[in-house]
Amino acid sequence: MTKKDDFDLQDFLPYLLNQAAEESSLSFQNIYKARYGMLRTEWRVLFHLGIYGRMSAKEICERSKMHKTKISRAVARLEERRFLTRERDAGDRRLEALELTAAGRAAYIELRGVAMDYDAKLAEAFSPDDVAVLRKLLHHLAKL
Amino acid sequence: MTKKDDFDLQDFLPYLLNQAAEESSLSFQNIYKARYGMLRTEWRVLFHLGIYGRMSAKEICERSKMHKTKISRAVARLEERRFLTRERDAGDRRLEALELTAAGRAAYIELRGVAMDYDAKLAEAFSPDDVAVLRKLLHHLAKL
DNA sequence: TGTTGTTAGTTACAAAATCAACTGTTAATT
DNA sequence: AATTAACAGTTGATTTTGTAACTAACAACA
Repeated sequence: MTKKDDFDLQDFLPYLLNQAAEESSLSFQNIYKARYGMLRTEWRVLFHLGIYGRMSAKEICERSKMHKTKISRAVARLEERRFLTRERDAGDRRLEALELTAAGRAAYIELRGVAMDYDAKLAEAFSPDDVAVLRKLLHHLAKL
Repeated sequence: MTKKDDFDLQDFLPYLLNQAAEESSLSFQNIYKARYGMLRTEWRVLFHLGIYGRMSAKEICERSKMHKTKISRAVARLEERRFLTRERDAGDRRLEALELTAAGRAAYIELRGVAMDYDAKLAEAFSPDDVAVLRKLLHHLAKL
């Protein structure tokens, strides 16, 4: 199609990043949705606990940069599904230590496998050097 | 923090892309929100019409990959604000040709300027070669 | 101790996204 | 022509998110 204007939306980084992010998230999303009925916030919490182990909602909040209300709700849903347990911190009773149950851990392990395969498949589509550049720049952008 | 697990969330491409996309969208979002009270869907529609000129909602849908209900509502809001007009297509009366008004065009021009500056600022943080690789791979990912 | 400020997490309400069902129009098939 | 299917776009119900106000616990300091 002929453009009336020389600005290219497809090269505007925030737009392009969003398109790439949505597209690349899609098939992984289909899996955790179909398999466990999870939302994005939920798998993220699950992964944080799976990777780093027992931690509080506050810590997940800082690491993931998600808003605390999102985390609060994701934790509530994961608890309902018996994927995690909460334990009040004895030292500071405002804090709750969150920890995956066996079921939560099993779900994490399965989804981690899916994620690793998927990531490898994505990376395969490019040269290793390019992927390294991509990861480097994305890290940088994510920390702006 | 010590990891209990060797999977790295920060290197999982869909996660990393989302983080980078959210972060990089943030300050641009603040501008169109504060300046025009627009949502993301709305500036996208505005930009499609600004760049490509008169077109139907269907065409915006295909180009942007946004769901048609989002576009329908964004168009309705932009029309309320007198940023665009609709005209029934004489040949196929299901279609509506959308076109920016002078006010819509002015808003687009201003936001385009902001976008270009912002994009240049982001790109400046990296080497030109790296940016080229980034754009290339993002294009590829966006079209998966 | 009492007051004030801060923090972790929840909840209530409003805004927005999603999904399915709907209207009106065109195209295809018989 | 009549029927059926497909399509552009809208609307309504439900789900999810965002914002702000809230509770309960701790900290600092007079």
